[in-house]
Amino acid sequence: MSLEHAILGFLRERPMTGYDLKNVCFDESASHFWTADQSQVYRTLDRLETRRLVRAKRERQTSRPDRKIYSITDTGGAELDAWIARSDTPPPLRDPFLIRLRFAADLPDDDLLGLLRDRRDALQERLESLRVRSAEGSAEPRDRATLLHRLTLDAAATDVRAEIDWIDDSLELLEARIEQENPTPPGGQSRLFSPARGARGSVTDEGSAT
Amino acid sequence: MSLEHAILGFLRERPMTGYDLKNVCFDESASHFWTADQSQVYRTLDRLETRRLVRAKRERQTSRPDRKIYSITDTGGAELDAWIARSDTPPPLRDPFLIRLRFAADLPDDDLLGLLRDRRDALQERLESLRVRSAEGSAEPRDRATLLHRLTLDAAATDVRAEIDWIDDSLELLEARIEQENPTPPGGQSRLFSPARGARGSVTDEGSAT
DNA sequence: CCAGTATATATGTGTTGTCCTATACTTGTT
DNA sequence: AACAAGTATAGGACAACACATATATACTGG
Repeated sequence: MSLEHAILGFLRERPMTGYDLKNVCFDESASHFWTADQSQVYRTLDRLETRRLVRAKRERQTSRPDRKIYSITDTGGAELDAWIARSDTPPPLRDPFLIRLRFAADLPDDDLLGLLRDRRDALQERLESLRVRSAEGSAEPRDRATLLHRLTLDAAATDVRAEIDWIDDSLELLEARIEQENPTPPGGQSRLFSPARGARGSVTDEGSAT
Repeated sequence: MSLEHAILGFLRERPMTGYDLKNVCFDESASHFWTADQSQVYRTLDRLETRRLVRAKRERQTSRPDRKIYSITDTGGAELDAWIARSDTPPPLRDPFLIRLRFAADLPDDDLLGLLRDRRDALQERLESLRVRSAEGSAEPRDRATLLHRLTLDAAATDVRAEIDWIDDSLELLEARIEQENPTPPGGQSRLFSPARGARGSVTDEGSAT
């Protein structure tokens, strides 16, 4: 299981509580390549502990609930190393958006274009936040760990950028086709498709993950 | 749920059995953006039927088990249309490979490079099969459904290509850094890292798919 | 003063997805 | 004749993930 190994990885960098794993590691540092629910983190830690891959030191606290500081064991480290060295097949692309698109033939033109533009906007935002986080790191990472961390950020950014480019191409294709299907009246009312940008607010959803 | 709507989408194109949904639709046509297990397909069909979104016509067969030919209902169609028009946030990137990479600092150089090259090879293969499927379609799709289908293929291909490019960049960075960490002995054994590169590197893009 | 946020862990429950097995007959292969 | 593969559906078991709630306290802002 991937989450197990991600946790082992973080714990090898430094011992930590489940709380920190969730709020610091997964929410801030790893969110661009793996996300995890709080309950899932704690349950996974339990499982790792019974399997002796991690060890917990209970720390008494008067004012707050006791903290359990987890650290990785030798067995855990060995398991992690073995897992890391393993090649596996890349996960298949799995995106509800593509299902929508695949079956959107009967959707009104504006809705279809809106769908694509909404997605592009969302991706643009995501790219921006990746850029910010990427800029936070040093320009020239000195240790290998930092470089690898940077590379995962690059992977995410590359991915998002590619999707944006694909959407732009798709929009062009669709706009051209729509125009040719119902040709523009001579008057110049051609703006049916291109201009609506700012006006449309069909952002059905807009939950910020986590 | 996405699978439900993918099934509704396929059933709207034509009534079908669960068997065909799995073996024709998901395995052959939709595998590049959504995959589904056989048991999952049948169970989902059951659920859709009890919710009256699809309807089954049982067809007696003497020699084989009865077929159940599912078709979409009006309610199902309405539900599908509503779902398609809904914008949602793009799914977060979720890739075990990036976990590996993130924590691979202590991996021996060769293993690390091997990991990246294995992944690139796997992606290359995937890209090839996408190209083949893309070439099967007509060059100039006439109806919108075909165009949209094509676009989903493009999305998958774009995605894979972007990942390959990212890996190539990463390999270059890592190779340079490794070289500088343990400088090449004067004898000229420097080919440890460079050689595989030129052999295949440029097959990566070359977009003459259609 | 009350609400909200942060610290910290835990559990219940439901959904989605994977793997495996069972059934049953036909056709093609070695 | 034996065995695999194709047609066709079904269900058990389980892993992974998501959503919600519970507990307990301290601090901060309106």
